[in-house]
Amino acid sequence: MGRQPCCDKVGLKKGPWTAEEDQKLVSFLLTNGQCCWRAVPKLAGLLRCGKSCRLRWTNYLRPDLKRGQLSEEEEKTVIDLHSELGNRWSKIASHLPGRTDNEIKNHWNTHIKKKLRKMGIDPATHRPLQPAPDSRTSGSPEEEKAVAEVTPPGFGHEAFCVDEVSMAHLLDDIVIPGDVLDALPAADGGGVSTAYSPGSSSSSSSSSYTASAPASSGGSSIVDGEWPEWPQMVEWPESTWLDDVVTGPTPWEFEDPFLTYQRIALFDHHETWNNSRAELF
DNA sequence: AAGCCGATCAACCGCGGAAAT
DNA sequence: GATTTCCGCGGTTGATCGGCT
Repeated sequence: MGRQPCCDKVGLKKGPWTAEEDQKLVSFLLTNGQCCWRAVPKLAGLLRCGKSCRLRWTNYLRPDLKRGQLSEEEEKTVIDLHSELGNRWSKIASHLPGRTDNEIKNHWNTHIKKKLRKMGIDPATHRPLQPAPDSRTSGSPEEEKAVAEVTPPGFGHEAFCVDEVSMAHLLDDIVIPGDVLDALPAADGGGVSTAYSPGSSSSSSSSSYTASAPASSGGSSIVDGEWPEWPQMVEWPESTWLDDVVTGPTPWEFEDPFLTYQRIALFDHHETWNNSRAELF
């Protein structure tokens, strides 16, 4: 024997709430407070499921709700929290007084996602969109399609073209093999820290994303769409990738075009990134 | 004016964990 | 401990609206 069902589900009204229903629910809850949602519709004289009442109250009728568009500050908070928490909308909403999880989720899906994609950032991972939506992406077909929509033609690894590097490749995402890292002159390499090596991870929030190693690993060089096994990943401190990026000529040679591509993205597009970031926030 | 299409958002659905019996 | 329901959450749907042709 368990609990009683929350409602009969027979003869219950569905769909948009009327002003009269809203008024009944509000006056009941303001008079009696929130207690047991199962009892609310009956006591308030509503032909609604308790669940529906709870949703209507928490998402629309609660007096402490803010209405209207999210401010830029709120939007920034949502993006930051989403990068840490993922799609845990209620947790995100708990950091934004007066905002509901539903509201934030809708805003994310309709506004922020687009903004980030426009900036070349994958909204699901907060990483730069992958240059080639082939074996290097593990997203759904829909996600891949979305990536393809914002990926310029010839942007893939095979059709590498430095002129078309977008600001998709942000500096916290540069992946550098250990041997290349070792070749970095000490002066130029200042500020670069090793944040990831296979089997270990740092505790910073962003590292959970930088630590996502290439899906397939094997040899030490790229073979027909396969990722090599990267010995190390490098995390660039925020101060470095926002303000102190080195813009001089690269002191090392690149044999792999994708690495070259990443390097060029690093050195040539830092300013674009800063501009886009300034536009967004 | 009518039809189409994309954007927006309120509301519903289904699931999982917690709690009651 | 097993069963059943509640509650909260995230994903999805569908009604509505505005812009465009």
